[in-house]
Amino acid sequence: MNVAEKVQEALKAEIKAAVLKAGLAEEAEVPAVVLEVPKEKAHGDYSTNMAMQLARIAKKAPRAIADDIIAHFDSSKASIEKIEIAGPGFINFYMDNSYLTDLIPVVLREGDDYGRTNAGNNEKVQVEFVSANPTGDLHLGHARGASVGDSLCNILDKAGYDVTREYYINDAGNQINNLALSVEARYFQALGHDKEMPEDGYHGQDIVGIGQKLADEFGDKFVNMEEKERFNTFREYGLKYEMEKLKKDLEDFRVKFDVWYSETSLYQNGKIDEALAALREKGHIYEEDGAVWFRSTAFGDDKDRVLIKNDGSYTYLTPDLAYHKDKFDRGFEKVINVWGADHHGYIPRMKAAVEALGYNPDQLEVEIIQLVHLYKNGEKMKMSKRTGKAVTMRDLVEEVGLDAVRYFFAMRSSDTHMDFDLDLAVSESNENPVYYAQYAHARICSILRQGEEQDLTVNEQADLSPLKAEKEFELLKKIGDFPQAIAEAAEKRIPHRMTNYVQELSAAFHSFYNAEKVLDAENKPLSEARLALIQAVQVTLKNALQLIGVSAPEKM
RNA sequence: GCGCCUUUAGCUCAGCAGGAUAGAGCAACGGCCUUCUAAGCCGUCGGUCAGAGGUUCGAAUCCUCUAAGGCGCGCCA
Repeated sequence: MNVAEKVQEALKAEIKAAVLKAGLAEEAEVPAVVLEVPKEKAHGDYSTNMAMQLARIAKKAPRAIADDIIAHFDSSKASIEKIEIAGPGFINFYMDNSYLTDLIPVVLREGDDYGRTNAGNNEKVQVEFVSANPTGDLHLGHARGASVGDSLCNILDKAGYDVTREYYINDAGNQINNLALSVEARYFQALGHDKEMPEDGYHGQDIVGIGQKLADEFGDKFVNMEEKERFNTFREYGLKYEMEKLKKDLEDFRVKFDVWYSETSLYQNGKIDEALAALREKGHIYEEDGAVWFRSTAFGDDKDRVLIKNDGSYTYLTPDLAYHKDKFDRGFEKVINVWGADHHGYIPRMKAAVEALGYNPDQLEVEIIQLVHLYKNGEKMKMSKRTGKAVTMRDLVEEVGLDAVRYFFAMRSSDTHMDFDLDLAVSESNENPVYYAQYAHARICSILRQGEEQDLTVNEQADLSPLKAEKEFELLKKIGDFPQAIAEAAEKRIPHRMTNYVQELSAAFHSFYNAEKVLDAENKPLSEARLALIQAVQVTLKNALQLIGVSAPEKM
């Protein structure tokens, strides 16, 4: 707990104590003390609505209750300068903010770790995200999912959860057969043969590339190969190629997974049979029309679901269900799936499956990422899987820049439908909010560099009492908010809370920068105190940007 | 028809475990560079929080209904 948090806790405790001393309510009746930072500076540094909350219990007017609370309040317990009653019964606290400077040595000492808390109690959490089929390039929607998923993981980790990042590879089933056939067709085409693409083939440019590569490397070696053998060769080659490309693209996007979980492995090590047996044993399975069904309606689903089709093969649900069983068997307390909105209809059946297997369905959380539409020249771009005409994640990064893309996706709440105007993102890239934050960081670095030339450097022992300007306290308060902002983003699973924080901290810095000068050879004590302050800002800002996968440049 | 998401300033969006006069960026307008990076700062303009009911001392926020838009309702993945 940092100084700011300690003071808030002390304040809360004293408010509660005052309520009890005033005899306004019994211990058990006192609502949790809500402390908030008023939007208006004129309303103090902190305020509480306690008097209003007690109105019914104490059967008195809120303002009268507020008077009672203040009468029994011991200001010496928390750095209070002044207390006022305002509006319908708010109690506003004006703090003696000098205690805030104690934050600085803490931030400087903790460095990269500043912001870390144990809010998550080391809970074992698994986050599955992206999990795109290895049958084509990652597109816009995957980019959003990657950005949100990775940021969420970073945040959970910093907030004290034990996080595992996982990618589920759909390397079994029909789509991979289609991949093999698509590769085959492109290979023949590359050799000049007249070969049609399979009906559900993948038309992406990447597959054309694979065909060309095979033709270049191996010539007509495969043309006369036995069909089955050729199919298997292309299947394997295509899969390997696609997976390598996928990993590379994600790494370039600053996303790394702890586990790449293969669907095929579920077949090989009997996990699917195991899951089916478990369901059968519990009586959640029946046969009809030559197929095997899961009675998911018993767990709130709209209709029962087929697990084994009448041709003997599995539906998509079956291995996925086994995969989720395995997640819980591996000891994860919370399993979070980041899915595109086009899969939201899939949630009830997966929840049903989890429950039918004997787990608490609340342990499975699904974060739905709404769809992204790309606009160019004011027109919505058509994305067609069939023709392979889609803007890839790689294209987007090349055109807009990685930091901007990461920030842009992390900035918005996951459940807003998003229109990505490419022209705007490119042409006005300088006005993208990401530069606002990065610029603040670069400015700080610049001051630190110039300070060194003037023999003014950050001294951890520096006397911080010269810091007493309002802008300085505001900046310090923002720095102090960081751990709580992370905890909130983690608990509510809202990475975009972090970009809000980044904006607020950057704004507080820019405002300070324009109001006060850091380097002043004539006033070394003040310069040293301010250098320590801005270094604390630098550390905090860098850590915050790191959480959302955005770099903190030293120069711009 | 059913389910999920969205509707807040001209535009893009925050705010939604109820709190004071609803915020930010862009756009528009007016100021600030002989002083640490003007990719910045300060100010002005701009709102029936889609609409109607309800709960509450208090609703953008919670509940119900309506409207508009998006997505989904396969023995596809």
